[in-house]
Amino acid sequence: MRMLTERQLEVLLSVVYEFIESGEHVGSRTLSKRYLTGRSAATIRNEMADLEEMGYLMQPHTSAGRVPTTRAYRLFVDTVLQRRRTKEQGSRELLDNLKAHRNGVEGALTFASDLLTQLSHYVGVAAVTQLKQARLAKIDFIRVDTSNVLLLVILEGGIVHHKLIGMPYDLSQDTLQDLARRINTLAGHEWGEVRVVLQNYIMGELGRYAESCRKALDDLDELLAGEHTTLFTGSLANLFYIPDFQDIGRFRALFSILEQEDGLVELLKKCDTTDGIGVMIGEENDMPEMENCAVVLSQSSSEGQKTTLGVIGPKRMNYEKVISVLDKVLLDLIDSPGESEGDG
Amino acid sequence: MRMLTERQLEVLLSVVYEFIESGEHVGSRTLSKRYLTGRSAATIRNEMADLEEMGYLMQPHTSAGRVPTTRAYRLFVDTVLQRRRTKEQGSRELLDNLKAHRNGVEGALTFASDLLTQLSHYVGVAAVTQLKQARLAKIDFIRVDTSNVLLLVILEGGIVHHKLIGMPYDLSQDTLQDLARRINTLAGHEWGEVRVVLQNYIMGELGRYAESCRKALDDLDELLAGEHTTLFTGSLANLFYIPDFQDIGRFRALFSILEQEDGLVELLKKCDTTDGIGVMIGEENDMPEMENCAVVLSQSSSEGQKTTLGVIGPKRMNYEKVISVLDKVLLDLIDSPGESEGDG
DNA sequence: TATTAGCACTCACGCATATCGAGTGCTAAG
DNA sequence: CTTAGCACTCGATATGCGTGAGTGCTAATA
Repeated sequence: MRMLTERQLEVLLSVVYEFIESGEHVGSRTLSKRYLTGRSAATIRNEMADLEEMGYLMQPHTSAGRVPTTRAYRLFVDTVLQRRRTKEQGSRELLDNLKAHRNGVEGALTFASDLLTQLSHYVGVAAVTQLKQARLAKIDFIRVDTSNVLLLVILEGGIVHHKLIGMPYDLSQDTLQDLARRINTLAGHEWGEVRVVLQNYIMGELGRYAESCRKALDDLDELLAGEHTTLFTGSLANLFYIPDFQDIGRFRALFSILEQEDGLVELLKKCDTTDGIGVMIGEENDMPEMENCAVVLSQSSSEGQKTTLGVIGPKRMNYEKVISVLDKVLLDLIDSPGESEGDG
Repeated sequence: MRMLTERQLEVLLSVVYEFIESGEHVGSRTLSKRYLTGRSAATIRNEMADLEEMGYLMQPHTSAGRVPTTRAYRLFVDTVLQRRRTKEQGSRELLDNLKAHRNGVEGALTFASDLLTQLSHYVGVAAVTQLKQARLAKIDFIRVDTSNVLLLVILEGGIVHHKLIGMPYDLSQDTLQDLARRINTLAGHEWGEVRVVLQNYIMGELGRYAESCRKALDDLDELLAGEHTTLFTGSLANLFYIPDFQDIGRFRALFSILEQEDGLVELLKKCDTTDGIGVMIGEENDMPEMENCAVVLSQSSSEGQKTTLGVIGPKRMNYEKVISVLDKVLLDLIDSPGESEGDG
């Protein structure tokens, strides 16, 4: 791949910038007048033709201005991120702090996704995935009625799961408490270990309850074994005002992803941003529904769980703003344990 | 208001029926050929003119066919419901059964709203509001870490609330357990009573913890005192395929209601269907956002809680189908405690 | 008196045509 | 290498026209 000249880069970034602003294909004249005042339209036209050949620009139709391709966005974003990197502080792993604040993880993440939504004017998302190494903090079984037991699991880090499970036998609260006590001695260990010990216990001592307990065990497994992700999505209302999604077809495509948790979780899984902030543009996340969208993400994993904060919006997104908003929210969550309120 | 003649009624219902089918304004010729084969178009035209004058029909523009007004839908629906009433069994209060099934109320309601969505091709909703007389089944406090306690409330009927509350002091699990034990002796009583006893206890004996306990009490109050509604909404994906909502503006209006729980709860609150199934059409629920929509609801309250099942769709909705679907789902939920799967 | 056939009229919709303007590629001069 | 100039393209917008479904009204009919 041939390298871009300084001026080509200048032209290219200008096109992207202008297109993000206006949403309309940008022509050589505009660039000449607004960004590269030194050069004439004709000169820029030549550059643009080259850039098109190189796959950075495209024309919606002959005799239209140019529009950036995904590759152009990529370059643009990388440049932006590059600039940022110098003044970036190591704000990542501090993210862990947020656990304790605002009614636990759930509260903090709801807050974060809402804040991101408001500030970015796109859609904010926040999630925790508990990893294989999730450690048990506490477990409890609470007898609700003759045939139902509420299973309560608290993980280190403060994630709470609860699930009502049907029991074929009526187990007394004492039996349940005993079971819980046994498990709780293993607090602090990974679920994998806990599971083994538990299984032995059930097989050995719990005799006739074995069957019902296995049910509970399975339910626990479902909650803990896989990479279970808890997800919070901000309001989608902003999407209605974005010109790119006025077309009901495009809207539907995005919506189908955003509405169902599975799709979104899968999407987030695709971007593993080991460094601070990652961006996925259009087809890069290879979901066809997302071809007109971009995702800006920040992830941070501490032992046992991975936290994700991000913004989903149109490909033609104000990346600079979103990235800085994301930074801001990260800092905000860390600095203020109290109830700070985000403004627009 | 003058009474409608037999034939006027016939014409009117035909217009509504045809319009629900086709979505296009219906003309006299169509009616003459398809529904009232005995009469000529001219005759029907005269009737239609009268019906328009009476406020049952309207023309989108001169030289267009007629379109039903809300009043026409109302008449249509009432007629449909009337017909139904004869063959209706008292399926309402049986609804209570659903509590025990499918992972408790939450599970059952998620299931119900999904089922309604799939079967109706509109949007299914399901909700429980716990009334003032909600009775406490069990309460628990679980120490999560030095400054956080998980508050767990189970109501009679199986609704589970949990909330993490921050505590200024580090309370031992024993202290918490003691508190829980005290409260649990009052299981089966209404929250109002429980609250009073509890307050005295705190003031009297719990001395230095008073402040932190008040916090817990307040949180409990928030969960229990008001008419708290737990709501489940099915997928909105179907809305994209409804011609009435192709216009992004209308879509947005409906969406703004459906997305935020508060709006939806308020909407459901407006329809108090003491008898089996109720319908609210267009402006009848006086939310301007809902002017193009209709809501079909079935409510049933047993002691302590009120269960709502319903479908939200366009005003030009297939009421007959939706009403029968709602019936079907009600029956389905009651008959099969197991894991029946709904088909399309 | 109620019904219907006939007729003139309206108006949304689809289609073709014309105009405009922003933008391009190419060429030749600076 | 840059740029002015020019012919050309093509989407967007406006205009005009024909068509058809629909109406209201009137007069003839049962």
